[in-house]
Amino acid sequence: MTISEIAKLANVSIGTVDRVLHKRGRVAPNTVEKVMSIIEEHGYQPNTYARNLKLSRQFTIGVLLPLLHSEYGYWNLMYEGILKAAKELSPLAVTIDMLEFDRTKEGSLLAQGRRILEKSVDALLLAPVVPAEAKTLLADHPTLDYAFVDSPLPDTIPVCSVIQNPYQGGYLAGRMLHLLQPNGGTLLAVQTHRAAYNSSERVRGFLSYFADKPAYKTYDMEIHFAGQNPLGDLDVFYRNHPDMSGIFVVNDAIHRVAGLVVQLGRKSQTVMIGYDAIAQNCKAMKNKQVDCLLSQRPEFQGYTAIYQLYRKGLLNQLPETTICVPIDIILPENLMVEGETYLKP
Amino acid sequence: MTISEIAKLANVSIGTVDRVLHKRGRVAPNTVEKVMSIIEEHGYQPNTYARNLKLSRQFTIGVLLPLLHSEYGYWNLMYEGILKAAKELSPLAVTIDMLEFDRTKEGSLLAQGRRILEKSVDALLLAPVVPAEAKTLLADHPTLDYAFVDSPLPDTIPVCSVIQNPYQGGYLAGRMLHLLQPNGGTLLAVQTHRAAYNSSERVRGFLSYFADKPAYKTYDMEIHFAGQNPLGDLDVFYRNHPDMSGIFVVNDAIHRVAGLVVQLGRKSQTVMIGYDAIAQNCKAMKNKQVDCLLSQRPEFQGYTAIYQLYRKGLLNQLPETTICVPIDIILPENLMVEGETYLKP
DNA sequence: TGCATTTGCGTTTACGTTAACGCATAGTAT
DNA sequence: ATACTATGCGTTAACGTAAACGCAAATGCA
Repeated sequence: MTISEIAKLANVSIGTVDRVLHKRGRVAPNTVEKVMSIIEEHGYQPNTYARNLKLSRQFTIGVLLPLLHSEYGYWNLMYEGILKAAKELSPLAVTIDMLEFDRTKEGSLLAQGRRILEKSVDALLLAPVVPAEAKTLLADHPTLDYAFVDSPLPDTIPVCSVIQNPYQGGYLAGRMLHLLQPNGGTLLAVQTHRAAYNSSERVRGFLSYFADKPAYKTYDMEIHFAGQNPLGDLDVFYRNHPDMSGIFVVNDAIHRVAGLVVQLGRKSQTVMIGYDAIAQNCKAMKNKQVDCLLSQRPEFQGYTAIYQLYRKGLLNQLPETTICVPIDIILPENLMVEGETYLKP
Repeated sequence: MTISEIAKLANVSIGTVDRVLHKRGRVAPNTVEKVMSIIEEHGYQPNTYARNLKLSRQFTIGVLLPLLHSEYGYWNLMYEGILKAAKELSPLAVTIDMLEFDRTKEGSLLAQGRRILEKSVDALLLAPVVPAEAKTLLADHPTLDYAFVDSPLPDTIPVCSVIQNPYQGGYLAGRMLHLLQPNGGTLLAVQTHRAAYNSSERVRGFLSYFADKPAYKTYDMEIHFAGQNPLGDLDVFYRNHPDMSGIFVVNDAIHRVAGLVVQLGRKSQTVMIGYDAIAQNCKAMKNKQVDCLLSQRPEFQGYTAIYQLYRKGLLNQLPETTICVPIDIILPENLMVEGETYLKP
């Protein structure tokens, strides 16, 4: 069913049908009705190829992420997924335009966001880790299509949010630590950077898992690697709690913490569990410094968000608004390392 | 960079450029060279929209899967992924044409395969679970683009194989069973239908995990639900092995086996681990009849294979030839049930 | 009444690619 | 010599959509 077939059936020209379809006015009310009824009856779907050929536009998706190297590779994995999607979609005239912001600096998200929106992007992919600034930014551009990764932003209407439940992740970390360390003891939940929503929720879930298990005592601690004495802090904790038996790091810094634990000679008594299968963490797992990783599939998040924006913008599809990423459990037995595929032992 | 720009630069017509691009002959050798050098220099990429508009073809992907209801939903999940991809790609003129075959009947794959290829599909998605017949089928159509799901097929050149390492899956099942049942005892690996490659490899991996763990004795058994006495067989096994402490079912029939175990009143002594997050298995996990599931993401496999065939056929991209699906570990704490998304406790 | 604007509609061009067609010129066979 | 065919190239008509343009007729305002 094409526009000209509709035109023939309605005894009007294709120009009239086009005006009806795009609500460009200058059509008599009863003509509109006639055309609309034919469209509804026959279920017209515009031809995507013809449509995009005619418009012949580059569809540019702005990408606004925290500094890729501000943490240890989590955001970089997300960026890899974004790049993969962009590469696949390049023959469909989709390009990305990326800017980073410093989540520790007030106003950085907002400023960088404004910079990228000045360039008139067609859609925006955003990690709303500074909620207030993200809201301000989006409020200034009410017609913009945007998608979230990493975490949701309440009171906004995104095309799509690709997220994971951090409370559940913390709870699952508790279960895994319980399985890996059935003997009880003192457990420590570690945060490394300034409290973020996902991090604190994970701690909450983790603590709640052990709330009804008296064989375990749980603590909550912040370790800062920049300009302080993380090794000393951790050493003091071990001396105060000789029955330490497990550590849960709520983010991708687990390999750093594991390094400290090994330096203190405490690995044998400590089960290590953390987040995100970044290269350093995978390596630490191979070296038996880390026992379990949970993953929020950051590559998948970025990849999916780009595709959803493309589907909305170029295919005019209305995708699910919330895509909830399963929590992956990674043990040495199902760790997949770059380049190794399907090796039969 | 368009064809007419190339034509202008080369001082020829667009017809000539087109003949060079498509190697349709009737162009003087030095003209070919001139055009080619300009193309290489400027990096011409054909416009996908214009190309497909002109060709205005339906791209039909044939799908050849085992009877969707022959097992308990594994193939159905794969089909769901295929349908999802097909729905997303429908504005790009991609359609699927599916036929099922009976993997237990000799000649069924081949016959159904021939039926579907008679209809001149543009590409084929195939689960090569009857290797010899799949090879014969593909050998008869040397120019066809095809992709595999579920398992690979040696000595063929598919566009893409979306697979998982079954040996590793069995090994991981061993590790999880070990974690969930640290006390040793007798373990049973169960196959339910006629031995398939994936099933037997999983058993092999499972047994190898416990090979060096004398606290566990492992057995290997076939249970057939059709027309026999599975309950009786399992009962006999329990009586002969009172220290039974775990069962690994290598496929999606874990919920059926779990049902028998519950009937025999043996659940409390038996850790149950199986494959594939089909609805019945998820339900059994919610009811605490199943303790752990591994997943090969069948929806993802089907979804991805369709997309790769589309990318090859319509975008002319050359994707990775092997996509190795990670082995997902599903516990009650990270089980995702249809409809429930991101519920904060 | 006269002129300008608005309304309603048809016509046309363009997007980039493909492939059929046409038309010379050159070479080959009868 | 005539009638072929082969070669090398340009021209053109689609594919379906979008939107500018044009042209009447109807309406507004003096």
